[in-house]
Amino acid sequence: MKNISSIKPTESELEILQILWQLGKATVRQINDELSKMKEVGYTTTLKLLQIMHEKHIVSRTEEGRYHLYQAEIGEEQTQQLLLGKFVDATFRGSAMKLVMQALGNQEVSLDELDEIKKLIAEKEKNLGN
Amino acid sequence: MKNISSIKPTESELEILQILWQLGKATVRQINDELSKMKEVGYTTTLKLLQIMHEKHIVSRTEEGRYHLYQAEIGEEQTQQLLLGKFVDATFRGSAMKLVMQALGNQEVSLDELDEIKKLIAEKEKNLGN
DNA sequence: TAATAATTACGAAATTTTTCGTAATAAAAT
DNA sequence: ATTTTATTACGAAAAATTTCGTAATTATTA
Repeated sequence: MKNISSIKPTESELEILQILWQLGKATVRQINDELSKMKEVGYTTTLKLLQIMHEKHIVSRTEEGRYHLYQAEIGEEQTQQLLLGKFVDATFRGSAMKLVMQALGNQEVSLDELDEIKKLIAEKEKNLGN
Repeated sequence: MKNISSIKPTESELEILQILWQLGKATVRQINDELSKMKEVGYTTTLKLLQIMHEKHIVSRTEEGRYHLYQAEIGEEQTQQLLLGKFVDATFRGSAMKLVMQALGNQEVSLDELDEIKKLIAEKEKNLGN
């Protein structure tokens, strides 16, 4: 993956990336099995997707005897960061603030997690308000 | 818009929605002008998009003399909320917490905004920790 | 070794999204 | 009234995404 900022996995590709980020390396069969837990999907469909992702250099592949082992070529955090930025722009007109407010207001967040967020905010304030 | 949870505007549709949320009612010409500030786009392209969105009941339309006035049929907050949920699922495997952390950590957020978030957290804690 | 099973390669169909050309219509201007 | 201009309708091409059928290849096993 050369041009990091040009990452734009499709939804299906992102599903596969999620699996790869969790499994590390995996065969088409393994990936397809995981995918099948979520939705009906043919083996060759998954295979094709992986081949396309390989072309795009989103995943790498090593031959292990008869199998191909696939592996994510782009990092989870890195990708999330990038997609987050685009999402904020597209959906919240660039206001990360609004997104955070809505996420805190309406999505499931626990007390412990709120504590963590408070810590992060304290950090941020220290840096911003030097 | 009947089935609210089936909302899934495409990226281009979302761009138009953003404009409509800001303008209220607008003609194709106005919308296309706004759109043109961001990217090159033909008048008929915008028109077609609006017609498709009209079919999908994402926007409504009233004839005003010779013109058609288009208007968003789905609310901004409502739509953001829905897209946010899907985005959290797809990109952060359902963890709104992780998303908030990343947004706070890496997106642009001001001191004032952090204050607002702190208030929101205090509110949340009151509710959660009754 | 022949038959069976599993994997990858290839190609293409089906669907969705994006874009635009052209025609029809209505208004405005000369 | 005729020409010019602006708008909408229609259709379809182009591009991207998703899905799958079939063939080729390799391994297993009977």
